[in-house]
Amino acid sequence: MRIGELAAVVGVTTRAVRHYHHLGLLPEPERRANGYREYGLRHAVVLARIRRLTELGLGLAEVRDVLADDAGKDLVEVLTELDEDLARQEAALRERRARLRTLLDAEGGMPAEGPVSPELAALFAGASHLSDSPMAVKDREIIAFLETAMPAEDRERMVASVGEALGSPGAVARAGEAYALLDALADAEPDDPRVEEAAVALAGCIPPGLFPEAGELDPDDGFLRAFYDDLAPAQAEAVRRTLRILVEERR
Amino acid sequence: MRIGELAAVVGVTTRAVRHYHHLGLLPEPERRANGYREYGLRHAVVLARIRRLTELGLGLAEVRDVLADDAGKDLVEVLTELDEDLARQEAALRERRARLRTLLDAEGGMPAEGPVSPELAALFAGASHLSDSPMAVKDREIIAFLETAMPAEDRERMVASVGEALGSPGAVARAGEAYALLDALADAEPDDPRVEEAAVALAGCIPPGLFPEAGELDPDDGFLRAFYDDLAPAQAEAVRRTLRILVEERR
DNA sequence: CTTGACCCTGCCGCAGCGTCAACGTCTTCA
DNA sequence: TGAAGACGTTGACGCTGCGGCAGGGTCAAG
Repeated sequence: MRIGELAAVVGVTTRAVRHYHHLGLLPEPERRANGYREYGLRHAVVLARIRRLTELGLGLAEVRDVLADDAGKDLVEVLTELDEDLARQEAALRERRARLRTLLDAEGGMPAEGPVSPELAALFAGASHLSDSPMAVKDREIIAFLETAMPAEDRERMVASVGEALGSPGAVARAGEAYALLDALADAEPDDPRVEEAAVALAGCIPPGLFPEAGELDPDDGFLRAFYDDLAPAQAEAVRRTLRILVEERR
Repeated sequence: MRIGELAAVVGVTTRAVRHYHHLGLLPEPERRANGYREYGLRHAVVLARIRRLTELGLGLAEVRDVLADDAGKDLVEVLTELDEDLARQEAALRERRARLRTLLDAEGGMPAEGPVSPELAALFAGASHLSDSPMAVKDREIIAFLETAMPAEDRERMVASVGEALGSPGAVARAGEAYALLDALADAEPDDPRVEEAAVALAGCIPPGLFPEAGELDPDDGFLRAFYDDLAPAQAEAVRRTLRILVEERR
């Protein structure tokens, strides 16, 4: 057989066959006078084995190992490992599909908001009575960001807190007022008297259950500075004071 | 923020961040006088989105598309496609795991035989009374090879036929005799009178149900030549005659 | 002044081939 | 007989999503 026949018979490409030669998986056959490779059944058998193993999901290096020690003992080992690996992959896939479905279900409500975690997306989508002021939008962005940034073990509790707050008409109304006060500071100076007012209002929106780690936070932390940079000076000052209030409260 | 902080906050590596810059996924921020990149919250938000999308399984090119048209419409499309893709992957994974398990269950019996298709492995493993003569081993190799080489739609029927044959003591005995006759030809000349005898015996082992496409086979086909090369001349001649007998019978 | 922890750019490497390129060879048909 | 077209040869680059290294510069603390 020449390489094309061999490849066709086993159902791979000639390129793959040559690749296996290159990696030493498949022994190079004799050449004809013209340089063409001349294959025999032995090669077809080995090639078929390679293909079967790769179809199972083994890497070519593992295939080489298995083919090398013809004591098939290693094979069981490798296959068991592989099965565990596939199990992990399957679980991960299921996870992702679940998240995807949640996201798709909730997607209609907030196309401009971009992809948020499925849980938050559902929450925000369900609460259509939210304010649309600039600060409100930014706050949702920040919440979404915090939720990806924070350690996984705090996430669930945090999402639950947000859900609670959104479920309470009083809390939503208080938040709306705080957003309005902050929006009004867009062009103000940092020493504007309304800064303190806005800070108090904002602090009042954040119940102890939400954001309990505020107590351990340094209001001049590096990451927070990045956050302040994103706001007008007076707004940043208000948020800074809010955090100071929270730190005091929770110490 | 500098790149390390940004990366830590979102939970990626600095290398990944630079990679996203390189691909144009994440806009390059301003530089400080010393050349360091200086990030703001905007970057953290975008980076977090990128991460979320990639965790869902989108490729970086798709992420770029989604981030580009901020009409979130494309997103739903992409995600739906993605879900279908993931579904396919999940099915494929399950397939592979099933094959793997069958293979692992049947593995104890035939370590030296190497990896065969799960079904055949189970069959061969279950029939411990098979001959171990050289020709018998080669025949099992060939059956295994044919099973990978043949089109998928014939495979099931073929495996079933082999199973039937192995289940019939008479058939197994006849095969054992045929193997013995062929083994005896290892050093014979192609015009040895025993060649015809062996060919008849071998043809008798192959019932019409097994290998029905023998009728359409050209005994001097390229692939078969490779098979003959693997046998002693007299053995090859016997197999050739066997095929001729089958072709006659089934025409 | 040194040490250590950052930052910079840029390039190679990974799996498993696909896909040219630039060429030789064999068969076949007019 | 010559040209086309289907094969074969080696070699090298392309793809994904970064990791890791080389070979520097920058900055704060001891």
